[in-house]
Formats: sequence, structure tokens, C-alpha cells
Amino acid sequence: MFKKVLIAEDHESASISVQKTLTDLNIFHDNRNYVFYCDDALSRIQKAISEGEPYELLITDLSFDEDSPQVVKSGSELIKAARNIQPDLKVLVFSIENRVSVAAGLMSELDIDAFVPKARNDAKDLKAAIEKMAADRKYLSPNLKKTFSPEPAFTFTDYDKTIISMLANGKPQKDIPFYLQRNSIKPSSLSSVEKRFNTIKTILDISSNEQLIAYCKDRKII
Amino acid sequence: MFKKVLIAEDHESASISVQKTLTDLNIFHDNRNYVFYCDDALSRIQKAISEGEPYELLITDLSFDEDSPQVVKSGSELIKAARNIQPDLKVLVFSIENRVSVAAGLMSELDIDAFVPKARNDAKDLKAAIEKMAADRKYLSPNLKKTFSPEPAFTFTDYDKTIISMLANGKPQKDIPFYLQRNSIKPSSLSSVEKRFNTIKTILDISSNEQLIAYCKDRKII
DNA sequence: TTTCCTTTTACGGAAACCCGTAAGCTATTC
DNA sequence: GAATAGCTTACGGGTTTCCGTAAAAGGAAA
Repeated sequence: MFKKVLIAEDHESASISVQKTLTDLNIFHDNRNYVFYCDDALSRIQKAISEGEPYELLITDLSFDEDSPQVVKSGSELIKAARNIQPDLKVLVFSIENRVSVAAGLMSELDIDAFVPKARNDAKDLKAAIEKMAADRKYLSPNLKKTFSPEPAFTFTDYDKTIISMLANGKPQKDIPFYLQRNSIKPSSLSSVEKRFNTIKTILDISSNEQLIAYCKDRKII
Repeated sequence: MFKKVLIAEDHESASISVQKTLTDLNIFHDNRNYVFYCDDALSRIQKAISEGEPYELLITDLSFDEDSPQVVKSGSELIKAARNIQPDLKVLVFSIENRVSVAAGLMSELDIDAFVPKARNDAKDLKAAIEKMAADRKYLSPNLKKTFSPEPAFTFTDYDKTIISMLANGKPQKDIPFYLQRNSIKPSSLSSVEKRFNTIKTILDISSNEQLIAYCKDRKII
């Protein structure tokens, strides 16, 4: 079982629960092993390494309230930075995010070891995850939502997100080409933009740009 | 100080933290005084009344994951139902919602006694709230966000939400009059709908319908 | 009923969007 | 270099939206 664990979680109440879970698992845990900011988490990890007693596990949230300026602003940035200075650090993500697509994405892209959503049985879920990780296994929570009903096989490209965001920001479609050229983004003609919107809407069975914005906002795509 | 408190919270970890807070405040709290579903909360309250030992305080979340069919589906419904059978019950809302406008709305409309957002210092915040309530005072957390930057003095009417939702669902603007007439909603001409959209967008300094949808989705208006 | 005011509806032209077709461009292959 | 395929752009006309103006309908008071 783990001996040295760091908790990065900005919600005090959530942090307390995680600490209690560690206690229940007989993992020694003192007051200095939890932080409320990503920057603090990173410096703790760095310090632990230089003291020759590196952390074995990082439990982190994904989104952190930005009430004071931070270098590292999100859980995923923290994970990247931490892995950069300590590649063997195990990582458990504990977040309100409950879409299996997001969790699986973190598994494959950031190679996290476990994902537990803050949901009905999250405390038990946490324990199961930690035990699994202690046995060197990955853990993807069974409490994750199968995202939206029939998940359409479509992933938005950066280009898509760019032009959709422009629409959502009130830019008229006909002006989008100008801004694309300005930033030298490849297909920049109005015709291309129109075609792309049309393709997206056809695939997703969406009939208007307004509905597309609603769709993207609901799924936090933009 | 309170002696009998009920916790309605679907997140196990959050519930654990609230329980710990009550313990820290020397409020006697046993295993049977927390529930994960609103329906259970209501029946507990009812039972406590009939046993002659009613609860003094209800601590509840606002949104509950609907993983099983429930009669009472949200915190606000629970509060209404609870107050219906026990008008003197004190209520503290503990939610991820952090907009002061929402909290103030609950204060005035449901006459809740305290609102604490799940945020950085929520555990300390909870303690402060409970102590304040024990002294028969109301408590509006200082950690609430002043909502969006300059809060525009504009509130969406039901009519507004109806027509905006139609747009967001992909209905073309020109077809909206038909559906309004069908449900006998008052101004139903295309001209009226156009004018209303124009008024809303002018007031909010929004230039397109797409941006309006984004605005409403961001603020959870629709 | 008449008058006045507000709300709702009708209308029309300009602008924007939608969508199909065709032309142009680029890169790979022969 | 020529040919082909795939991507990008240009163009055009039908539809929808935008927005101003004016007519019609409702409501309250005289």
C-alpha cells in the first residue's frame, strides 16, 4: 500500500473526505500532505524528490477555482508538470467530471492510473481505486456516465472548435474567413467554412447553427 | 446548538465531510441522519415529526443525480416539500452553485436560512453558517461569486426562455409562430418574435442568435 | 362610442445564410 | 511533364433572417 500521498483539491470538504479515506485505508497521512493550489502541489512534489522521499501517489481534482493567480491552473496541467519531474508518480483524478469519454481520454493521453467521479458512492469508489492502484493496476470507475445517449462517432477538430467559438462569440459567419486568414489557418474561404458547418451539422443531425452552439455548450466542447 | 440534523447529499464524500463538520461542532450525529436521495430525506422528516422528535436543521444539496426514479428530484423541491410539513425547519443549502444571484434567490423565494457553496474554504464556511443559524441568524456565504462581471439588469421572461429554447433545439425562427399559436402563447407573430429577439440582443449587447444561445447556456438560463 | 395609447401584426427590402455546381490548386504517381 | 485525386475556392440563386415602417387590434378612460 502507498505510504506517501499528496492531495491537490481546492474544495476543503472534498479534501477532508479524501484524507479520511486514506486514514481508513491505514495510509499514514499528516497535515502537510494536502494542498489547495496546483502550484503548491508541484513544489511539494519537487521538494519531496529533492529530500529523497518522493510521493508515490497524487490525488488531484481537474478544475481549480482561480481566486489567485497561478502558474499551473488545472489538474491536467499539474499532471503533465508532475510527470515531467517524476515520471513514475501514480495519479488518481477525482473530479466532478463524470463522462467516460473524458476519463478514458485522460487515461490514454496523460496515462493516469485511476479516475473516480464525485458521485453517489465516491468514497467507496476512491478506496477501490487506491487498492487497485496499490496492486499496480489501472482503475476506471464504474460510476461514469456513458456520456450522452447515443454517442455519435464524431470528434471536433481544433479547426471546428475555432470556427464554432467565433459563431458563439457573435461573429457573423461571413466574417470568419477574415479572422482565419489573419491567423493563417488553412481552409479560410467562406465556402470552406460553410461546407464544414454543413458537414458537422449533417453528421450530428443538427439543423441550425443555434442548435450547434447549444450542442457544444451542453457537452463543454467550447 | 442544534441537536438533530438531517443531511441530504448524494455525493458520499461531501456527505462525509458535512458529518465530520457536525462532529467537530459537537453536534450528536449518528449513521441514520444522512440520506442520498430526496425522497428518503422527506420520509425521514415526516417520520421524525410523527415520533415527536422533529429535525431542527436540514442540510441539503441542490442537484441530485437521477440514477433511480424519485418523486422529489431536486434540493429546491425538497425544501418546499419539507417546509410544507414542517414550516419551522431550518434549511442550509450546500451546493456547487456559487452565484450570489441564485443564493439570494433561494433566500427570498424559499426562505432558506443559509447558503454555502462548495468551494475553497467550504468546511470552515459550513461551521460559520451553522453557528450563525444556531443563533437564529441567516447566513449568506462570503465566498459566493458576484456572478458574471457586470450583471446586466435583465431577467428573461418565460416567453423569452420559450422562444430561445426553440432556437436552441434547432427550430427555425420562421417556424416559431406556428408552435406559439399551437400552445396559445400570446404574441405569436413572426414579427413579434423577431422584435423580441432584437430587444433582448440589444439590451445584452449581443449580435447574433448564436451568441445569444451561448450566453444563455453559460448562465444556465436554458 | 370616441379617443388615445400600447401591443401586436403585416409588409418589404437589404443583408446574411444555405447549398449545389464548377473551377482552381496541390500533391502524388506514373 | 502529364494525369489523377483530393482539397480549396469562387460563384449564383433560393431561402431565411434582420430591421424599419406602417397598419391593425386591443384596452382604458372620457
